[in-house]
Amino acid sequence: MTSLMETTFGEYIRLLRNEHELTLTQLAAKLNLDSANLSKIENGKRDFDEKRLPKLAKIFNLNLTELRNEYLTDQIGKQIYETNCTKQLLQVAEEKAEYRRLKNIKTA
Amino acid sequence: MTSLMETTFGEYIRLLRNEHELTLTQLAAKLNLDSANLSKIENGKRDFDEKRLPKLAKIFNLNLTELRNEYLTDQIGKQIYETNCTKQLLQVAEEKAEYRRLKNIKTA
DNA sequence: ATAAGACTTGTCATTTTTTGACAAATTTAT
DNA sequence: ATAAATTTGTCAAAAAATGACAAGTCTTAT
Repeated sequence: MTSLMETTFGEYIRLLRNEHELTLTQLAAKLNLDSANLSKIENGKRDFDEKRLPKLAKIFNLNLTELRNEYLTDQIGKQIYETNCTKQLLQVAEEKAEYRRLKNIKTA
Repeated sequence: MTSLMETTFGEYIRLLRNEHELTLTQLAAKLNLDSANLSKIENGKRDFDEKRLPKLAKIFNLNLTELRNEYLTDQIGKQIYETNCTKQLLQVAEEKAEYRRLKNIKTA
C-alpha cells in the first residue's frame, strides 16, 4: 500500500486540485457540486460525501481503494479527535471491534 | 480506570438490567423511553442516545466518566467494525487525529 | 390449553442532522 | 479598480436517527 497522507481529506483534495491547477468551480463542476460547498469541504467545514469517491478517483486517476482508505482513516481520525479518545481507549475500541467481528460472523 | 467491558454497549445495558432484575419495561420507564426501543438497543439494532448516559449512570450508580468511555469505545469500535478498518489503517487514523490536534490547537 | 408477562419486530410520524443551492461577502492577482 | 477565486451565511430539501405504537413470539405459571 502507498503510504497514506497526513492531512485531512479536505486538505488532500485541495492538494490534488492545486496540483492539477483547477479552480474550485472547475473541480466542483466535475464532482457535480457547488463550488461554495467544495470550499467548505476543503476547509473541513463539511464532509465529502462518500458517494463521490469514485468520481474523485476518476478525475485524478487515483486508485479507488487507496482513496477510500484515505477517506476512512480521515473519518475515524476525526472521530478520535472529536471525542478526545486516548490511545488507551482506542485500544479498547479496537478490542470491541474484534469482539463484534467474532460475534457477527457467528450470528449472521 | 476500571477495565472496560468487552461487550457491545447494548449487551452491557442488558447485563446491568439483569443484575438488577429489572424488566425492559421497568428500565425503559426510568430512562424515559419505550421498552420496544430499549430492546432494540440491547440487541444492537439501535443506538443508545448519548443524552441518556447521565440518567443511566444514576440508575445503576455508575461513574459517568467511565460509562462515557464505555460508550465512546463502543461507538468507535462499531465504526472500526463496520468499515472493516484494519489495525494498520487504524494506526493511520490515529496519526490523523494527532494531526488535527496539532492543527486545531494552533488554529482555534 | 391458555392466560399473563417479558421480549422482539415492523412500521411510521416526528425530530434531528446532513446536504445542496444560492446570494453576498472577502480575498487575491493583475 | 476590476475580475476571478474563494469563503461565509442562510435556508430549503434530503437523509438519517428517534419515539411511539401495534402486533407478533416465546416462556412460564396455573
